[in-house]
Amino acid sequence: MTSPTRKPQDGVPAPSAPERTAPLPPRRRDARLNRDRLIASARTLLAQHGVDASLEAIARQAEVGVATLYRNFPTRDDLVRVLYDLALAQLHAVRGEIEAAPTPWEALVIYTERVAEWLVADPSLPPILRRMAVLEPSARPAAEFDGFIASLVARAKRDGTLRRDVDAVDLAVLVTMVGSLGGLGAGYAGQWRRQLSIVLDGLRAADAPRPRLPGRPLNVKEYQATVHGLTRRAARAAL
Amino acid sequence: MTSPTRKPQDGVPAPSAPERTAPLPPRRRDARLNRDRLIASARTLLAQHGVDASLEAIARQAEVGVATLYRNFPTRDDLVRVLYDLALAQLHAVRGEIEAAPTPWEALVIYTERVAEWLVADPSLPPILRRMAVLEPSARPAAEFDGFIASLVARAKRDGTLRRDVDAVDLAVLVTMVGSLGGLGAGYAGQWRRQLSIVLDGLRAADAPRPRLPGRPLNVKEYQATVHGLTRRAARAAL
DNA sequence: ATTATCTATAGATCTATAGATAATGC
DNA sequence: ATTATCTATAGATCTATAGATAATGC
Repeated sequence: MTSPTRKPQDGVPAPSAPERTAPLPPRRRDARLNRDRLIASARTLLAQHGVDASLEAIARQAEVGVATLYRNFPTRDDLVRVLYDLALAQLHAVRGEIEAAPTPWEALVIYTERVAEWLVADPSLPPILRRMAVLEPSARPAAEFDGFIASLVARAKRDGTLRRDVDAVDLAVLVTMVGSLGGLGAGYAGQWRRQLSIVLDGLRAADAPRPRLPGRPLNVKEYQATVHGLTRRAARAAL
Repeated sequence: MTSPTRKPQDGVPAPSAPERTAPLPPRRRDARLNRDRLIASARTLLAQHGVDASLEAIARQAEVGVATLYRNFPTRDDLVRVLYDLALAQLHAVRGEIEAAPTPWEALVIYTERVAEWLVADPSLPPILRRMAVLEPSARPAAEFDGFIASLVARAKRDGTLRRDVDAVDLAVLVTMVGSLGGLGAGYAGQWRRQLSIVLDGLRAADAPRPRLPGRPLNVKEYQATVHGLTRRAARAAL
């Protein structure tokens, strides 16, 4: 069961699970290209159809034979894991930014902004995260931030910028919520900064001053366009 | 085109589209039962697998032959439309409640609460609404509230309870956002009142007093359970 | 020489319908 | 008698793999 056939030099940093058969970066140029195309198509189709998206369709859109997909990702879940790991690597980069913030409150703002942005930017994430929660219950995307955020929350409460009746989990839920705007169509996705700002004002201590809201609300026509799920491009044109 | 074969007494309130061939309530007892079972199964499976859920699987779970499904809903889109209309009828009932509210602010609170609750309660709604946006771009679930809410927003700004830099569309987006918690697993869904309350505090004029947040935040263990997508039952047990 | 790709294919599942059989309401 | 259900089935699409063919790197 412990893949005794694996060659020793396969010891590439196993991203999240300890015993994962990490698909090594393929050595051949064409292989690497195909892999990238497959990943891109997978993102598109998972976003559209959820985790059950047809693997054949993914290969087709990547202009690659199905067998190539199976060679790269023997199982649907392998594909999901790889997409998860790639996304997680992106999120990881945020940590430094948070630590660089001058005040606890600003650190929390950056945390919520970056995580929300991360979610909004990739509508394939919600299905991927849901599936990963099943595959690997112990892994949670923002787990590496947990302790850190908890301490920021405590400090922000102490210095009177964060209201005292919320905690780190509320923040996590709110961020997830804002991030879900990405899945609701392009127009919604464009609104996330504004909505996050309103949420942050709800989290701020009552006597702390509010900054100006970013952006402007959609007008009814734009909202129509949004709800009707136009492409990102069309939505921008409407704006 | 105007379905001349329809009998006159079929004049059931055509829910959203004017010219819809409304599937009449079937007359035979077993037929009605089967239809209800199909609708229930459809809700479950659409929530799980999205609009592309297998029709055969829906029939199977309803313990009914596929042909029965096709008889009731000749097309997948017919099924979606019916589910949409049923959901919309539920939402419709909210109107009276909003109108009965003593102040504009309280009316807005009821509006957001009820719509969010409506969304959270039925995780099949997001896929259904997305699909309907494609099928019938002119139909929007909360369209009937538009004018009404706009006037509430204006009045609430005037009396100093709602911040002046937001508008009705912001409210709609925020509500949709909170409602999306239903699709994120049972634990999240249980948090929506609390999160909505925080959002409302962000919408309130800065000098208006804040009420106490409802509920309490999840602790880390519960949050874990939530993220791992346990059943509603298990999540409650964890609480 | 090695590594990866593609084509072809078996078996499963899905959509959609035709035709035979069963249940209901008048 | 009417209305609805079920079984069976054709054709499409999907998953997963075997085996023949092509592209790369040393």
